[in-house]
Amino acid sequence: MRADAVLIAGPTASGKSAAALALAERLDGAVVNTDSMQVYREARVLTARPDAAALSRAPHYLYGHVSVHESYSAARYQADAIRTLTEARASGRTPIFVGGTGLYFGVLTKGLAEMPPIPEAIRARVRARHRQLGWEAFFAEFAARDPQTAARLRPSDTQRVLRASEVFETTGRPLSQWQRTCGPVPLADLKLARFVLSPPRAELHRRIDLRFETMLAAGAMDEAAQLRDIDPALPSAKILGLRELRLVLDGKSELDAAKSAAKTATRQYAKRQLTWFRHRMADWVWIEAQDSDEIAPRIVENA
RNA sequence: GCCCAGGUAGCUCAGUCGGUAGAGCAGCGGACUGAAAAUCCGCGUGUCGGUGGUUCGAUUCCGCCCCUGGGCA
Repeated sequence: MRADAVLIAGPTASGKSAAALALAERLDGAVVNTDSMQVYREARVLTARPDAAALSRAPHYLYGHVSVHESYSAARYQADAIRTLTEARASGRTPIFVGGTGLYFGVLTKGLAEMPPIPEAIRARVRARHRQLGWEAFFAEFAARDPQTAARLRPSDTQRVLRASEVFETTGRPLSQWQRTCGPVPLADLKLARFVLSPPRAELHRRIDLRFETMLAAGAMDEAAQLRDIDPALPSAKILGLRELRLVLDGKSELDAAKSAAKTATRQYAKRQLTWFRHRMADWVWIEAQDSDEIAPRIVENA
């Protein structure tokens, strides 16, 4: 094992957590979350966060350290990752970054533009304006103010248009200009061993279905009930399966319908993840194996 | 057994007054630098139940058969 850090990416339900844990035990490593939803404390079951048994087997970082009522972000992840990396390395453990959020892996290996945070007031104002005008008129207004960034965006891409607009309103400079800058790269100058887990598609679908059933058996419905008061605008409200289970709790959907809707949403998410990985992680080591006993040794031999 | 309705994409269905067919969902492909489990873009994948007949040509019209649902017995 020569790498300073191991990175394991994979679509949801590909078995990455188990693989990371097995690897951490062999290497005396520390598992570091690279998933945007497993950071939320009150959503352990629905985000498939490692349970107490797993946590006792190896140190874990950045899991459940944020409340669902806060809004986490790539920028916060960057700061958290830098701090964690220092801590893990000081303890002599090899950090094993594992998760499914492509953007966060990008933050680790390529950094993020350096720009000021958006004040909540501006954010709220921009969003209210967007609701008021509708996306087409909002985009037209934005494009008049920041044509440079607008040229790279689709009017219907609400999330990016809002972000670009917030940045322009806050800083008076186009987002596209900010994006030419680059802040600290957490994993710069480290020897990395990088892996993408990718079970065959049919197998992945089977695992996704099975895992949602497991979540239900583990109390996903109760958890959804606890999470009822989440502000729907917060990122944590987008946890897969949450919306579907809430419909059941509200008597607006049958359990069977909710199950299949949640599974479908999860398959679609896995597909988007794979698209990212295929194109942005083409030079990582791809592992098509399916269970952790098979995966961990392959990672060790390649790291 | 008889009567009626239906059998078209993986699913739910539309359609073709005869020129081999199209929607939604699913699925597949793609983009993506600060809420990314988000957001957005693209792509029909088909023995039109089977078999004969009429026709230059049948998924479409006719006969028979099979299957499904409802009704009558």
